[in-house]
Amino acid sequence: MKIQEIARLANVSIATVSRTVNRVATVDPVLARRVRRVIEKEGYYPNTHARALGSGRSRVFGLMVPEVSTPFFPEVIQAFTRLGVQHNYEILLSSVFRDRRLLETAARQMIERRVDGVAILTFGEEESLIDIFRRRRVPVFAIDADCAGRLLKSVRIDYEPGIRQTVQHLAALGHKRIAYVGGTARLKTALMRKNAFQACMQEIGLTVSPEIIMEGDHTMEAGADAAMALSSRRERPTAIVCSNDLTAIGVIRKAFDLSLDIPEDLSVVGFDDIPFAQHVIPPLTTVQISQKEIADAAFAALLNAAEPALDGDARSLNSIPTYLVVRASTGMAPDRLRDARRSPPRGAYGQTNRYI
Amino acid sequence: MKIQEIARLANVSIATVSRTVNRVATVDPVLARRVRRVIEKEGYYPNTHARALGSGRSRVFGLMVPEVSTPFFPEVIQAFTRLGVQHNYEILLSSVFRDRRLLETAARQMIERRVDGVAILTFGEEESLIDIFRRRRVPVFAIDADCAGRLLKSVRIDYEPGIRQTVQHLAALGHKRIAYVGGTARLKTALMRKNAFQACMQEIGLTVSPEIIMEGDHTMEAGADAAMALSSRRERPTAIVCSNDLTAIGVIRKAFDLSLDIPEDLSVVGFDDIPFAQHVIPPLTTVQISQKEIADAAFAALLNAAEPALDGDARSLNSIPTYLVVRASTGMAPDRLRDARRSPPRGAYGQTNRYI
DNA sequence: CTGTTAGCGCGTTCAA
DNA sequence: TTGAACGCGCTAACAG
Repeated sequence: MKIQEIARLANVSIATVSRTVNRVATVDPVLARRVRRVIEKEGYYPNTHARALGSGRSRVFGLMVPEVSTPFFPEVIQAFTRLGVQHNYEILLSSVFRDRRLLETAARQMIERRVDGVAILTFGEEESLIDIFRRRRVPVFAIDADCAGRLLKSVRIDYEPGIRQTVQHLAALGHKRIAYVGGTARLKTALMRKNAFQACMQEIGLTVSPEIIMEGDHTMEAGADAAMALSSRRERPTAIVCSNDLTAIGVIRKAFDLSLDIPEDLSVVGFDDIPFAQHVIPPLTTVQISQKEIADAAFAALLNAAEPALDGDARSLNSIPTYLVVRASTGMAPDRLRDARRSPPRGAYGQTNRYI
Repeated sequence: MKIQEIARLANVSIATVSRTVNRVATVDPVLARRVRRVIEKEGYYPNTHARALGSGRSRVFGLMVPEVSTPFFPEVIQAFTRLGVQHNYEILLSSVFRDRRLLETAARQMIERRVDGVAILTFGEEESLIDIFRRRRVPVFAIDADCAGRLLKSVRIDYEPGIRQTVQHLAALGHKRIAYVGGTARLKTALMRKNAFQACMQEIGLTVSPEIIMEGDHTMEAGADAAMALSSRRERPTAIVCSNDLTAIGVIRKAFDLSLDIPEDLSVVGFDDIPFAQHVIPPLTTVQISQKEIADAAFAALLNAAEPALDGDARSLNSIPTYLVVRASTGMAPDRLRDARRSPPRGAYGQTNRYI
């Protein structure tokens, strides 16, 4: 079933059918209705490839993530895809990670598909990709990209608010020795989180001894290892801030093995707020980055690039904030707790999240 | 940069360029090398849409899942996509769930893109979708589909082995009162799991009182609710088998709140083996369905339909088995435990999984 | 083995 | 407002 048949059956030209399908306003309503009738009746599905070829626009956006199965990314994909449906764009998904060859294959795929834009959310290795696309004049969206031009849109993620809230939340609970378990220093975002942590500690006059700043790799194993190491420090920290949730969960698990009670003996804070964070025992206090806001920003940027007519580059925010979500893995520092009348009943975790 | 330019620069016809790109064997190696040189130098990326239009094949497979952010599906997507890369297919992803309109939009998108096949992994609402695609002669893969024809490939998931292992594992540990928390009866797969459970219990002469067969909805909340309800039964069950992992995790959490020790007071078994299952405290004993095997089966079926030449429909298995993975959420029944010399040390969970 | 040519199905001029 | 005709970039016959 092609456009020709519809035209013949509706007694109009293919141009009219095309206009009807594309909702061009200047089509005679009577003809339009007749055409739509036939389309409905015959079950006509316009061929996307022919459309793309004729119009020069594919109505496909690329989305590159490091791994679809790492928590956090599925949410982004979901939100991004949903926006795609709303605006009639398809999403070409690629998961690229570390492997330079796969990475280029993915980029090639996007370009051969003539995507109208690409969102690169790989958090760390986008540099070389951006170049490839720039050469082909494909609009790109990337997190925390250094420069921005007509073809490269970006937003900063503002780690400080969430981390400041974290540090001050812990300080208010009486914690002084606060450890930090970061990600690998190769990752720009991991570095930014760590710097923000150190800055926020200094702001309120807390010192951060280097011996309780650990470098992990954002896995649960790394969290467990770090917890083990930290537990044998002369002056054991009373709180551990982690640069992602998996690390924090690893810390919690190891603490359990070491018979440390959380939060009575040790407070733990994560980062990302993956869906599982609220179901860990105890529910994890963590810094939230809205996956939805990231997806929104990315999609809006690409849409703007693809259809500049719409609203002339307006309403593009340029930084995404972070927030602390207080759950049950943080509590008063042990010494302060001893002074308190009695400890809160175990297992009485509230269902709702508190934001400060 | 189009094929014409490459042809001109390499001093050959566009047909030769096309053949070179498509690795047709009969091209003079000298010419081929010359062409490849130019392609490389000019950075030529063949236009996928034009290719699809000319050849009548899109090299795109559709993949429909209920929700990308539910654990289990990301793994399937990952595996499926990886196979796509290997065989030079792109994946058009759609998450469809409950909403009839979105569902049809998704199907329309697939058809308009002229996908060479669709894998429908929605576990429950594929019926109407299958029809739409059959009409358009699009090959479809679906789990547990009733009939199969040339256009509809399918595999059964064999729930019984895993559930039989579960039941016998628990029986061997001395459990007699074994409860079951299933999913909604609307879901065919949930029903199949429940039936398998009841059959396997009867096999070994254990009775299943209806009052400890609960119906949930595959969420953590449902698990918690069921655990609460079961804990107040006159004769409390000593083990709970759940029809998915989230439910099991909900049970565990509620048990924690109720100060029930797992596995000393209560054994819990899940289903699916989502990645998080091994990181729950205690690590969850669960029935595993290999996400990879599902993805493999789906992809192989679609590939066979799209390129029948390859190996003539061979090596297509028609059932995917399930296995019990024993971790730390199951243990001896309480009465038997009392007889034992001493309980195993808390927190000494092994890192490796045991399969029976 | 190579080149010529006719579509693939639709968007988009340009006249009418 | 409508229609005829051309072109998008490539594949696939077929002829050489």
